Amino acid sequence: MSRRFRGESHHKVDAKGRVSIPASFRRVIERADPNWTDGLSPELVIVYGDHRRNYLECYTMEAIEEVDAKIDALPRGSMQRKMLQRLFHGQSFPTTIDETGRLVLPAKLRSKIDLDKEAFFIAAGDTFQIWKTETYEAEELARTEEWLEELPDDFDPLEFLDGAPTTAAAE
Amino acid sequence: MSRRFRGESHHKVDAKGRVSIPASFRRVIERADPNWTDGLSPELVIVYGDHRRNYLECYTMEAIEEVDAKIDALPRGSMQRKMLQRLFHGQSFPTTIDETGRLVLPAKLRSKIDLDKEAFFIAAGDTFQIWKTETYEAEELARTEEWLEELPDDFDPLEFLDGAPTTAAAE
DNA sequence: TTGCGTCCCATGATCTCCCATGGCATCCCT
DNA sequence: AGGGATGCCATGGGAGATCATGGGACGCAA
Repeated sequence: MSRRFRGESHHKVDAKGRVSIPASFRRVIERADPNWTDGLSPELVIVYGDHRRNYLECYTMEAIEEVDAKIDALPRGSMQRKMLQRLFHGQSFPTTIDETGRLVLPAKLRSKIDLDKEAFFIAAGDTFQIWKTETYEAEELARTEEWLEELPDDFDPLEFLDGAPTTAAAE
Repeated sequence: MSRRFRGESHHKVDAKGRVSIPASFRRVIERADPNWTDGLSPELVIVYGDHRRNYLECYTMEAIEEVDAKIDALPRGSMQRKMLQRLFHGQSFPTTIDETGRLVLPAKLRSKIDLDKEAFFIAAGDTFQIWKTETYEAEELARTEEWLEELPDDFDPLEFLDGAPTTAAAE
């Protein structure tokens, strides 16, 4: 089975900040958590970023460890390292998925992306994102549309597939 | 179950210099203290450095022992060794976390970073930092903003992860 | 005796944990 | 093919634990 997330869906957020994780995402999170065995609560890390970011990015343990390793490899004291530490170590929140398949978004995270009743989940390779439904529709979809319109009418995004300056693919 | 700190938060500092440590940080500190067992007060070391540093860097026992070992490996009498000894042995303060999860910052440390009402905690790999909230926002964030502005508009700091050979690398 | 640091106790707010339900597939038995 | 039985999934609720914070009392030192 896959190590990547796939799909999108909507879920209720209750007053306590609990949200169901799409069931298929759970399988991926479990497999990508080195400490996980059947019965345990799988872990993951939510990176929320600074004020400019209005969604939550969720990393599996494997994915976040890969990021940590890259950060460790940067020179101590460099600005890059500091920035990335702030983002991935500071502006992040480690958590687990409970037995009923939910995770709890603390008040701070909810208010950061202005989440109240409904959350939108969308896969993004080896991470997935959580949006306030309205934000996603209003901002993200609009932005994509806009960008697509600048391209020729007959343009097919598939063309990108072969043009990408590939970064070392890790599997 | 991580050995790394993750997250950031604000905490009140009372007139006695007491501050709550973020609960998740406590778990890491406990685990990284070889002498700790349930019920005991976990130990840690606060490195405050010289007058140029305006925040406190907190080390777990494990982390500080690692540093000590590296210092011991340097040639006796070398300038490097002397400097590091001064910083890590001299300009540091060993302490413990009390049963309610707080640590007490002595007046000397508070005044060094000009801390009064509120402290900002931020994770940085296997250590975490304590800032005066205003200092962090005014200095650290401002510096980052400034630095980011020199980069192309559409630049994503994530590109650093792959070791982008940017020109303005080390500081 | 005026700070400063330590210890004990207290409280509201937020989290966790445990338990519960209805819906929708799937599987199997007859 | 009907009709449970089974199991996962999405969601809800309550009670107790943990967290952040505040205050009083006491001792020590300058």
